[in-house]
Amino acid sequence: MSTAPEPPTERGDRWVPATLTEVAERAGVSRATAARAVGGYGSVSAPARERVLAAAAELKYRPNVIARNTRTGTTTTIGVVVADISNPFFGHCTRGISDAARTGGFDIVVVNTDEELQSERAAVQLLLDQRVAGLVVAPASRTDGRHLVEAQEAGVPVVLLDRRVKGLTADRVFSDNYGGAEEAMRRLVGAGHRRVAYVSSAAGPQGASNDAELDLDDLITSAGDRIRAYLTSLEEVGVRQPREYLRLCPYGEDAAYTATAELLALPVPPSALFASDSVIALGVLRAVHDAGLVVPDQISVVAGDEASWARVTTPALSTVVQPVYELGRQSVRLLLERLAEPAGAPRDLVLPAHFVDRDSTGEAPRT
Amino acid sequence: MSTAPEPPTERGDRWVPATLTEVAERAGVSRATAARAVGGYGSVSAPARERVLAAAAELKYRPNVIARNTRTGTTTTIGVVVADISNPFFGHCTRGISDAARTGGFDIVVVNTDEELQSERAAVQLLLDQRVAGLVVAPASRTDGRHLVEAQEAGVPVVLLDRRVKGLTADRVFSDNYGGAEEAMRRLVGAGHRRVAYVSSAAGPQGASNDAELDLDDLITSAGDRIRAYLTSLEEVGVRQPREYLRLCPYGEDAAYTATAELLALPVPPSALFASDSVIALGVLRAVHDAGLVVPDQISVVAGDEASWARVTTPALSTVVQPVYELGRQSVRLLLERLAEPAGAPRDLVLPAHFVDRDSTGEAPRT
DNA sequence: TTGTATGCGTTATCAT
DNA sequence: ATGATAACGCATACAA
Repeated sequence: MSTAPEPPTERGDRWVPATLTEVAERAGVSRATAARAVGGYGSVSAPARERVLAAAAELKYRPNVIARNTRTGTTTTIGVVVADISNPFFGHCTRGISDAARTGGFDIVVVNTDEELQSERAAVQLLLDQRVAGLVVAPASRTDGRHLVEAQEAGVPVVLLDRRVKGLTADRVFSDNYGGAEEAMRRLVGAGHRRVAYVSSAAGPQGASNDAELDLDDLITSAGDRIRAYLTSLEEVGVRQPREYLRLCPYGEDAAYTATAELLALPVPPSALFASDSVIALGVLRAVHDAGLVVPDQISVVAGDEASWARVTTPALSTVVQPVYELGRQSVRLLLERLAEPAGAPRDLVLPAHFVDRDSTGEAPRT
Repeated sequence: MSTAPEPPTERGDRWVPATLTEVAERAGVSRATAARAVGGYGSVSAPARERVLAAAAELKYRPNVIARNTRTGTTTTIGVVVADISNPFFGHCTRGISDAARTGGFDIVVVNTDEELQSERAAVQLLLDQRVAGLVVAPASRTDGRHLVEAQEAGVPVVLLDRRVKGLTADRVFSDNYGGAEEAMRRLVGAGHRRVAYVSSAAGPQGASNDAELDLDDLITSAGDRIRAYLTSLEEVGVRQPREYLRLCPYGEDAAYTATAELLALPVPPSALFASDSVIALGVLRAVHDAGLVVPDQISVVAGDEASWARVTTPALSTVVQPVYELGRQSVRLLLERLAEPAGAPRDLVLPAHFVDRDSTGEAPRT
């Protein structure tokens, strides 16, 4: 029998990595010493450490993470709660989250809520059951954050991504949606537009009441910030009924199409269209096209969020650009810092957003 | 003191849910009985069960998932390994995976590889360390799947998504990329195109050698299937050097732009462009636009995968459409079935893909 | 039907 | 510096 690497234990027909106990035995030390050696903590004599490390390598030792978790009561997993991972905005956010998490030695479990509070509550509960180390959440509700408060009380820090929640004190990271939208509106208004319509999906899956009695205080999401900038900009130039052309519709391209079609069929249709995000913009552009309108001569179009395809439409779509990937990265940075320092005042991180004027914005028609 | 629900134990400043032991004590039964009652297995007398359930409710008992995992040696987590979650293709796949997983009581941890084998290997190792129940992988390498074989040997089933790997026997789900691309080529060839260029990112992050000596056998990915359909279609109509206009470039829009620009600058430029996927298409379209070419009069363009924005370009982009979301869903279905029945022959699931002819395809110029 | 006892693999405490 | 041992919370074989 040679000293060739012994194969890790084989049990049943599965290949189970060697345990710390086996490493310790092979190295001729106790489990405690072996643990210290592989864990790199406490004090271990050089020769002992070497023997342990050698044994570990020979046995292809891999620490059993779930056993470790049992013992420590937590994991190195970050829960990510978003509306829809297939939405490019969240796709890029998540990529940022993932990259930052990995750098910090964490991995991520992703859950979609479809903007439904019920779904989000269940998701958060499941994640807490799994003992995630922390949560990055783009909450579905602006008014109900009890489940998130519970997470915090369970010692699981929460970082709010892109959105805010009433009555929840937590670290937050979002971009300057107000400023970005304001820039876009400035361009539109400067070009003479007064009848500017706004199509937004801010209202959740079921849509919101469309009447003018909409509670502005409820609009504390990023989409709400954009809407506020929109309304304020209009008011500043003396538009009497700024909400006249404001349309809130369910999430999705088709709903945006319908809303836009209705807008364009109005007796006095808008001369410019503001799509709250890139998915909405898809519906808006299709409706404009189907109405036979040419952009920007007959109607101007802008979007409140960048789209990968903004430069391949004809004309190229003017949009607000925000650092979406960075939004994700920073949210994890904040989370990890909070993990390291649970106390301390919560922080808001506001990333810049700017309007990029491409070719879909033109002068308002004289009519 | 009333009989009001007792608050779960408070330790330190964290709110830790009650343990099974506490539930058992409160119900006046042993841990084993309590476990059977809350777990819904074994046999428990009705009154005992009721007392346990009541106690559990009062204490807001939540099973400690990680302790359970330690005991059972596995988790209810599925590892998802893709190149880039911010790529719409993987975004939609992942959404399908997530939905199907949740339905089956699993959650997902997502890892990006950026098409790098090293990264994928590390990811798989980490996931195995976490004791994921199974893996859904869109592998970066077509030739090296050792790490995936190791996963299988560890008893962790692997489902290959959208791509295949040499020497790996596993369940696979992909769409009929060959058929879809063939339909697209039929349209192009039928319209008289012979100088059809193909721009693909099949080659991984660093790009591949572009010379004609490209090993076709290595092209066993979905992108490879499309390329094969492309080459075959050209050969069938007597094109002598079908590879003349084939361009493999690194992943990304910019690389596609460059490749296309070069193609268009050729002494005898192509009359049609086949973009392997939607990200590539972005670069292709921009290059076409910058070259001042009008689609489809001067040049035709098709994409091998659907894009959300295909209908908002002018003209609307003709693409192959495949059920991407369903790809994800089915991969999990296969995985769960494999989990239930580890033995049994591996299965291939091929979903249909079809060419949707929109407005970017026209007759080949006479010249 | 119920309870006792033990194991899972790790981390951590406390003597030695 | 090291080893024996407890503890984490749950699952389960086996005895009662």
